[in-house]
Amino acid sequence: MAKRLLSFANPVQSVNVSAVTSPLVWEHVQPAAARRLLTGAIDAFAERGFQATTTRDIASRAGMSPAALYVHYPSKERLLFEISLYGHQAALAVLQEAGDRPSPTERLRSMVSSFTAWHAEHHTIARVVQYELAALTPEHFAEVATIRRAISAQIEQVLADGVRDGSFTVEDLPGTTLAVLSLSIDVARWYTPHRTKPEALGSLYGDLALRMVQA
Amino acid sequence: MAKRLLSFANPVQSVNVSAVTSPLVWEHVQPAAARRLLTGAIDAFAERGFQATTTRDIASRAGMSPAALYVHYPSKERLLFEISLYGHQAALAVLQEAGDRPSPTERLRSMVSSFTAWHAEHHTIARVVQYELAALTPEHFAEVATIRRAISAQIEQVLADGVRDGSFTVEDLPGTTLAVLSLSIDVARWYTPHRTKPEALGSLYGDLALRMVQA
DNA sequence: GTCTATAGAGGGATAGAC
DNA sequence: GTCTATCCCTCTATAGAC
Repeated sequence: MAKRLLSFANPVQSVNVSAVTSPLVWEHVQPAAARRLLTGAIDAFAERGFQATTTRDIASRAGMSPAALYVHYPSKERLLFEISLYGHQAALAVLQEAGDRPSPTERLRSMVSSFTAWHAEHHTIARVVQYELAALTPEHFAEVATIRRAISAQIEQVLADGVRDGSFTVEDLPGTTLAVLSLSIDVARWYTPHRTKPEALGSLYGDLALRMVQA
Repeated sequence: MAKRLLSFANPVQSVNVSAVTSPLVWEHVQPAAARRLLTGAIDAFAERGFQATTTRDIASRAGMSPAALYVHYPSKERLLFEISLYGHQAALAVLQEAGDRPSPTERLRSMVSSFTAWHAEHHTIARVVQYELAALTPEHFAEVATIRRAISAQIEQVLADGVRDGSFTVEDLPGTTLAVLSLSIDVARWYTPHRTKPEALGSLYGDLALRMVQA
């Protein structure tokens, strides 16, 4: 019997972060010790959630004592905020780059495809971005909420453009915007690297989004 | 300026459980004190997550001292398990009842519509069901995972039936199954009662699912 | 900038009275 | 079956040496 794929049907209880967050993407975080703490925190938060993660766990993933953490970050919450802020910014940037197409049809396909692939490729960061908002301070939350509004506006705009030029048939614009976003966002909940390649998933979801607007 | 609706764009940091979980649905939980603890725990877990919820919080929502909790439940995790198990059973039952239609097209519409409306109507329980799996013991997790496989199988089956009789055009059956499930499940993440009625949301999502399979 | 040691607070669960 | 009191543990964060 073939090994069953992980999915909604066969969920993992704690996310398998066998592919530990690559430090290469985070070269702008200096010094290296701060970067090791950050990537360790991403993996830990994605695996267990913010509340269940201890500073000891983060520090030990970075090969340090718990106290060393506080040289680089003033609190556990601050570590979460820096991950969440950077993650939100990266997700918005992906959407904006993909939105550089003339026709609404190709623009929507490209945006959903890239946004979905990003959630799969960076599923650890994406989990923190999408599911750990409640652990942020009100001030930090307000800051990422601004970026979330910009992300939502990107999708709503391309749908509105498509409706206006007759490419799309959409009866409920805000509702359909949320549904399209849900498709990509929920990937962060269930995705594991062993299932599908991010690009293939993005391609499928791009097609599905076009069907949803009857392109 | 109109009050902005809550959504992905305007997320709430902690879920507004202004409509506290109705005790009416839980009459089978006896005695009443056990039921008050259970509904209090649902609200607390949905609002803050399992890890951030204290037994003192649950007990005080039920109007009791922390110690009284242990007369009715042996641990905080056991409370989570009973909520999660009942919630999974209820979600599966909704799907099965809605699947009582001859044609794949009407069956898929009905299933997605009901499953979505359930996630909206019971968004507090649904949040616990969908987002607190990691806090279950391995044994308890295995038990709810069985139900999750049955839920997934229900959707996959109706899609397969529609493909076979020519009603649907689906290129990637497991991928599309996951996408359809994602649509409904993600509702538990963002839904608040002030936005849309569960039935209206279900109706929209039923239509969107049919478009996704090109019915 | 990293360590060991620990302060200070809070949480899960239990003891024992009523 | 509920209470008050509390044990015992773990956690975040700090102190101070090197």
